[in-house]
Amino acid sequence: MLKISELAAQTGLSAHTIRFYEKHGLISASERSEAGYRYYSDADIRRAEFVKTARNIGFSLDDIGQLLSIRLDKDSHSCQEVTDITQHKLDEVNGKIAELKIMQQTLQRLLDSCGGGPEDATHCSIIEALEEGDVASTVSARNGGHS
Amino acid sequence: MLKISELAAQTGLSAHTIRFYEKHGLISASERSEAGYRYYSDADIRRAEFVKTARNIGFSLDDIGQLLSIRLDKDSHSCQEVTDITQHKLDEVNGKIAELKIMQQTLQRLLDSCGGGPEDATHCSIIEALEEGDVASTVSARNGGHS
DNA sequence: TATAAGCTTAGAGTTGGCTCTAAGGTCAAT
DNA sequence: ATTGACCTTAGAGCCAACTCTAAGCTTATA
Repeated sequence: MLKISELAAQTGLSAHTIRFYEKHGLISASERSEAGYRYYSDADIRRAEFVKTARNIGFSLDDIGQLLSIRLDKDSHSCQEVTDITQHKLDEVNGKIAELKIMQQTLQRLLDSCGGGPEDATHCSIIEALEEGDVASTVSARNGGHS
Repeated sequence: MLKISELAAQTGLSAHTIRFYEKHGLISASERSEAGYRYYSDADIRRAEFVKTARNIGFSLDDIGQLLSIRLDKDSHSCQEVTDITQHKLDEVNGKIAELKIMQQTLQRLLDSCGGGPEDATHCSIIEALEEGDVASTVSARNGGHS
């Protein structure tokens, strides 16, 4: 049985974050001392590490919630539910990469067009491009936003 | 002279967003009617379009503030200041792309390992990988976070 | 026994960029 | 003169995932 700070040390999550995850149903302490101190069992620890791993990969807390409930009752969930969550996340990641690549290209093009020397910005081609608005490929962004 | 809704129509920004940008010093109306209505001159419109263009590329509002002050007084700013801002943004974008590519690879590897069929999740290799924690390449993320 | 480290809670604050609301004033058209 | 569309403001709310604070209790060590 670990205390919260010990679980924090093991998982690399902060005690604050562990409590935060508990509030969101991701992690819980299967026991409490009389004084209310959280005590984490081996199963709790494994769950916390699952959460940490999933978080590292980039799953949202919401995704992780779903993955955890599948993990808790594997028999009544299909493999496909898991791949759906994963595929959905992959799509999201691919979408973001695509957006960022457009930004990358635009920024690189701007930099290529401009020496960046110590001369004043009167004829700076970057400023000019921004003024002309001719920076081409605007981010298509189905979600409208820049992360 | 355009009213705010007209500027909104021209730029594709909402009137709310234009006021928000004004509050943050990016856009302003060089005139106001007696009743306080904003009226935008040609110069104001060009400035608003500059902001919109820079925003589309992915510059933060803070970056745009800097770019605008360079634009306002080109003589006393060097070209290099502009490339510095641009390069910094490019570095940031490249960093995010690198993070996302790691996620992408991990997610793809997970998907490849799992058929995703209708069978139950008892032996789901994705869940197993998350339980083992052996998902390899954790995002290095200098900033610690996923966008 | 006293002190410090560690635990508890509810709830507020952070980030960035909006987005919206409420309550009211203005203006153009009928 | 009245309707309805538009404008004004300050300020609240939203998103995700933390991060921190305050005030108070507990536990381990000296």
